[in-house]
Amino acid sequence: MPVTIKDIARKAGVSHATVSRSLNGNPDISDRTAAVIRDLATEMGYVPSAAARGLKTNRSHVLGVIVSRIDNPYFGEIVQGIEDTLKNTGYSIFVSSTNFDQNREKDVIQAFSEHRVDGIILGSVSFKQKHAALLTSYNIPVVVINNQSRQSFRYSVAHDDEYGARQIMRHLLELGHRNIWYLGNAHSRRINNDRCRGFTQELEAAGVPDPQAHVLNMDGSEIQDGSRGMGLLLQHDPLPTAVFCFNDLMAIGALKTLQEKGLQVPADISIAGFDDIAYSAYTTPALTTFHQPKFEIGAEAAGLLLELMLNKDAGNGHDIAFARKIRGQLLVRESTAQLSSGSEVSNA
Amino acid sequence: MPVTIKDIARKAGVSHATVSRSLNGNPDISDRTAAVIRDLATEMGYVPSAAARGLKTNRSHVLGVIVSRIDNPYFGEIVQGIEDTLKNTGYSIFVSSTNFDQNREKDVIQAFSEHRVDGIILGSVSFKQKHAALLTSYNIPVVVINNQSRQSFRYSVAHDDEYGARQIMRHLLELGHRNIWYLGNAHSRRINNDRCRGFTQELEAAGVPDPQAHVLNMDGSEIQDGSRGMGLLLQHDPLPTAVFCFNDLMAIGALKTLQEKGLQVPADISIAGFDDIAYSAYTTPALTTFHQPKFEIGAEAAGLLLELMLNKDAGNGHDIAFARKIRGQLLVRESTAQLSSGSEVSNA
DNA sequence: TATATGGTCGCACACGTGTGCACCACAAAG
DNA sequence: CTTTGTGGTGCACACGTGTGCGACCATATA
Repeated sequence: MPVTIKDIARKAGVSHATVSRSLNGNPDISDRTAAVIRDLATEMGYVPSAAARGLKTNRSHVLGVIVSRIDNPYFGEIVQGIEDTLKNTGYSIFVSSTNFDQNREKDVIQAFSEHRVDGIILGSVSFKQKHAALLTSYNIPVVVINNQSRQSFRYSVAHDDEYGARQIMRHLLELGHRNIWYLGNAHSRRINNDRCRGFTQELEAAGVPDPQAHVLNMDGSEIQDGSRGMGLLLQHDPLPTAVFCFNDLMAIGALKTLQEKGLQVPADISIAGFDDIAYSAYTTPALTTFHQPKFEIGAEAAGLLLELMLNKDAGNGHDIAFARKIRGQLLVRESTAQLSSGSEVSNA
Repeated sequence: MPVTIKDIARKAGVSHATVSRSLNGNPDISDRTAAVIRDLATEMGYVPSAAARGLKTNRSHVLGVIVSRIDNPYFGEIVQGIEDTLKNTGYSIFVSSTNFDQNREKDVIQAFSEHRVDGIILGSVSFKQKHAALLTSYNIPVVVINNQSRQSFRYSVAHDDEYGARQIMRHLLELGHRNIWYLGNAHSRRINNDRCRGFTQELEAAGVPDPQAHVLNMDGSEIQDGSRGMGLLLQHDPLPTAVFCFNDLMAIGALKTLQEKGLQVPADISIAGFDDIAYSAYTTPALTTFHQPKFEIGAEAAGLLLELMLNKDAGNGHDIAFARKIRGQLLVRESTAQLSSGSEVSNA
C-alpha cells in the first residue's frame, strides 16, 4: 500500500532505477533530475522498505540486544546506554529477555537470525554453551557485557570489579577498620571471585592475617540473602566493625537486620554495598557503595559493535580480540564511618 | 550466505516452490516429500529470511514500542509485560526511547515505518500532536498506555488512578485522619487530575469542608519536589496528620524532610505514596502506597494489539474504540498509622 | 479403452530495491 | 563528415520467498 519507487518513477516519467539512484545520491544522475525526484518523493510521502533494501544489501540495520530481564533496573540502564549511542546511526534495536529460560534463549536466537540482525549485544548473565556457540556460528559480530557464561567471547565489555572492590576496601581501611568481612554471593562465580579478590588482596596489603577466614558466601544476592548473611555474622565474637557486601541489595538486607537488632549504622558497624543501584541513595543511612557505570558500559558495547560492523564492511578481518574493562567510582555516603575506639562491640 | 530454499530444492531435486510449501505445511504436498524436505532443512541449518517473507506477505512480525526512557523502572516493567505476552507469538519488538526529544520522536517513527512494523505500543508521556497524527496515518494499529498527550487515541490501556486515589484516602480516613493534604505534581496534568479528584471526592464524602484548600501542587515529581513540598507543608498550623503524595518518589522526599526535621513517621505524620516502585518497600519506614500493576498494563496493551492485528488480517474493520482501565491494589506498609489523640502536633 | 478425478508438483510471476551493462544524445576532436 | 568520448538514463536481472495456475501421472469409473 505505501508508495514505492516505481510509483515515483511513473509520476516522474523515468525508470525506477533512476529514482533509486537519485535517492541514494548516486553522482551518475544529473543534479536537476535528482532534485525533482527527491522533491516528488517527499511530496508523495515515500518511505523506503527496509525489507526490500535488506534483501538486496544483506544489511538489516537492526541490532539484537539480549538481557535476562528488562524490568531489572540494572539492565535498563545498560540498554539505555546502548540506545543513546545508536540513536543517530540508523540502527534499530530488538530487545529480548531470556528470563533465565533456555527455550527462550533458543527462540530469541531464532528470531534474531530470521531477521538477519547485523550484530548482537549479549547482556545476559548465563547463556547455555550450545546457544553461545550457535550465536558465534553466524558470521556476525557479537559483543558480550559482563560475561557470566563459561563460553568466552572474542569481544567483551566488562566492569572492573576487582578495582572497585579495592577502592571500597581502601576506604574502609583508611577509616581504621581491620575486622572487615566480605558478604558474598556464591551463585555468580566470576563476579564474586573478582570482588572477593580485591577484598583479600587489600587486606593482605594492610597486613591483616588470613583474610579468607573473613569471607561468607551466600546462595544468592537478593535482599533476603543479605539479611540472613548479616544475621550469621552477628554470631561472631568480636563482631565485625565493617562489612563489605557483594551488592547493594544485600547491603540493604544487612541494614534491615542491623536495624532490627538495634545496632546503629555506621556507629556500631559500617556497611558498604556495590553497583550503586538507584535506591541505594535513599536508604537510611544512605549507602556507601561503588558506582558501576552501567550506562557507559552499554554505550561502550554499542560503540564497539558499530566499529566491528564497520570493519566487516570494509573487509578488514576482525580477528583481534578486544576486552575492555570499565572502571567506576567510589561513592562515600552515610553508612560507613571512622572506627571509634568504643565501637568494638563485644558479643559476650 | 545463509542457505535458502533454493539450496534445499537443489539438494532435494525439487523446485523451490515445493520446498516453500513443505515448510509452510501446505497440504498439497505429499507427507513423504514434506518430511524429507523438513529434515533436509534442519540438517542444512535453514533459517528463513524475514525480509524476503515480509516483502511478499506485507507482515514484518515486528512490533514497535516507544517509551520516554528505558532506564526508568516504571517503563521497564511495562516493557517486560509486553515482551512476556508476545514471547510465543513470533513477534519481535523494537524498543525505542524518545527521551522527551521531538527530533527523536520523528526519527523513531521513521525507523518504524521503514521496517513496516505491524503495530505500535505507545508508552510515552508526551507525544507531539503532529507525530501522533503521523502515526495514525499509517494504517496500522496503535495502542497507547496511560496517554498523556493531547491527541486521543482510539485504543488505550490506562491505570485507574482515581480509583487508586480513593483507596488511599479511604485507608487514611479509616485510620481517623481528617487533616490530610495532597502533595501533587502540576506537570502531568491528566494523571494529577485523576488522583486529585479521588482525593477531594473522598474527603467530601467524609464531610471534610473545602478539600481544595488542602492541595499543594509542585512543578515536578522527583524526590526533591517531594522534599521541598513537605518543607512547605510543615509551615502550616496545625500540621497535617497525613499526606498523600502524587507518587512514591515524592513520598520518599517527604520522608527525608521529616527525618531531617526530627518528626516521626508514622507516629507524628502518616505518609502515603503511589505507584509502588521497587524501592518503596525498603525505605524506613516502608512506604504505604498503591500498587500500579505495570506489568499487567503492558501485557494488556500487547494483548489488545495482537487482537487488533488479528482482526485486521481477518478483514474485520477495527473501528470500535477500546479503552481499558486497569485497577491496582492498596498496599499498607509502615508509613501510615492510626491517628492518636496526641499526634496533633502544633507548630506554635 | 476413453474419460474423469484427484493428488503432486513445477512454471512463472510478484513483492520493492539495487546495480552492471548497454544504449542514446550530444559535444568535441579528427 | 565521421569518430571518439562523455554524461545521463533505461533494461534486465538479482536478492529470498509465496502462490495462482496448469501440467503431469496414477487410479477409478463408465
